[in-house]
Amino acid sequence: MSKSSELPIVPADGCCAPLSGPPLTEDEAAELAKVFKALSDPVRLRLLNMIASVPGGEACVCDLTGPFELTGPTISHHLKVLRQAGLIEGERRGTWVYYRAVPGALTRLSGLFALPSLAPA
Amino acid sequence: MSKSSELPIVPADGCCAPLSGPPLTEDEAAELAKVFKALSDPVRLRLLNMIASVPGGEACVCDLTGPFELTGPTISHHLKVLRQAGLIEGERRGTWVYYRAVPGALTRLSGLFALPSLAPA
DNA sequence: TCACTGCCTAGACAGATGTCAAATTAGAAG
DNA sequence: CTTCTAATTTGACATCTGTCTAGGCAGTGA
Repeated sequence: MSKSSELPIVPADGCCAPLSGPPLTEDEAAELAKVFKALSDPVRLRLLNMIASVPGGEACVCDLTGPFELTGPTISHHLKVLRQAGLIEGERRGTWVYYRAVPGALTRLSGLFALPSLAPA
Repeated sequence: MSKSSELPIVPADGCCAPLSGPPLTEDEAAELAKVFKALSDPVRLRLLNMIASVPGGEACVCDLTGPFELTGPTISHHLKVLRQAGLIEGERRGTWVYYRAVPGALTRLSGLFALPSLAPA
């Protein structure tokens, strides 16, 4: 779980070049697109929402499968996509696997939609 | 252009149920997913970025085709997707068609990524 | 009217994506 | 060791998506 090959993604450190701001390079656009692609499925959005809104900050996979009329493998697939996008991370404890949101990932995305007129050049 | 059938999308007025906040309904998730799907392509991200960052706020399609190694119809297709997602709107003036970003759409998305700990309940 | 240009639509096609059933791995408990 | 449960991986399948070529519509200007 959480192999080192799953991290790239979210604009990275510097981040915060808003969409309305300076021109996006081809590479930046490609990387950003991966994150939005991960968010472009209703099931994944609800999964992320469930994980991010759980009181303790952690959700067990066993609790994430029930609310959907989908098989286990399908949920597992969606969780993997979110994980590979750097939006969530998972940890196995005993029999169960728990996921939590990567806080930096969400806040970084927030900056993308700022308007140039509201942000000091 | 800009037929009335192209608007739905972005969470709408109330908006601002952050991803980390209250549970997303199935319908909300589906509608949000459409917007993210529109943003999930590198070409569309760069198109939106180009349109949103142009000084006058408007970009001519004729200026959007050059930077890509893609045919006109393909650019046209991507612009249509962005338009149907409510992110941009287009207007024909004489020979040329101009697109501009829908400002409310971008700012609305910004609120989705707020963290619960940072937002007053 | 005719020709030319800018943009869009229609149709086709390869490749990506969401889903499931079956098989596999990891840990818990007899 | 064996068995049971939780979660993932694999492989297959139908559908969706990005791209192109060909063709159509709108506006300009001779």
